[in-house]
Amino acid sequence: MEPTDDGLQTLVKTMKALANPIRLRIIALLEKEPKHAYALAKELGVSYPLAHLHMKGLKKMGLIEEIEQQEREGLPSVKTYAPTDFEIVLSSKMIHDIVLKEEEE
Amino acid sequence: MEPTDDGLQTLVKTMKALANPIRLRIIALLEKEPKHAYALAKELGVSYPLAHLHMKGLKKMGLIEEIEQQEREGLPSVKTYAPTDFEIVLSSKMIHDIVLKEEEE
DNA sequence: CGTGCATATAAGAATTTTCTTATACATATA
DNA sequence: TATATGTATAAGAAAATTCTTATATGCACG
Repeated sequence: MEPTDDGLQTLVKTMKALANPIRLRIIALLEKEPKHAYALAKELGVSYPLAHLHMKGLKKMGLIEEIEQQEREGLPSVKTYAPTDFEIVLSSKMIHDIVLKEEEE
Repeated sequence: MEPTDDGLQTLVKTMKALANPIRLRIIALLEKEPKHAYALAKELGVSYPLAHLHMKGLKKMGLIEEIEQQEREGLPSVKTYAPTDFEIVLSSKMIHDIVLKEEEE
């Protein structure tokens, strides 16, 4: 069950991950300052489960990541997140190349 | 009833417009060659109403546009579309700037 | 007059996404 | 022992998106 690296599918998933106001605000706030989910939820004004859900989606698409941090007394327990350094350029030419590339194979 | 130019809202709408496989394929196919909705629907393998619906959304967001063409005998009747020359760069820094800019005002 | 091409829209169904609420666990502090 | 901080997940409700089907119009061709 390979994920069959389809350029179109991957692009759609990435766009979907970015097509939500809460998820965009998560990226923006983590860019301002890396923090953990609980603090982020409060800053966003949403429940922790909702923030966690959205962060899970962003992490899955590689748009944010857990960063190493100071563990106090051996236990991690607090996970700090930051955006990854992605750069996606969207233009009709790019979309053409990504979407119609594998049809020629 | 101004649309209140909210950077976040606009970005979400643009991302939503691009977060669909049919809409991305429309942009890709129109980039290869401008054409009209009916021909596009056939090439996509979807019904005309569905193609029309998706094109309407892309046009609304300014991602595709109707281009001028040879009108035979005064009547347009056939509308040819092409992608506009948008270029959207997505990075955490960009998202930060767009999303958190107006909060300082 | 029927068929193919071409446009546009609306209503309702089907599907997906989003959100809330509940549960569970662990640590620290008042 | 409550309360606050912190993590994680699942079930179901609510909302939004997507898709089909039907309707309507017009031109050209056989």
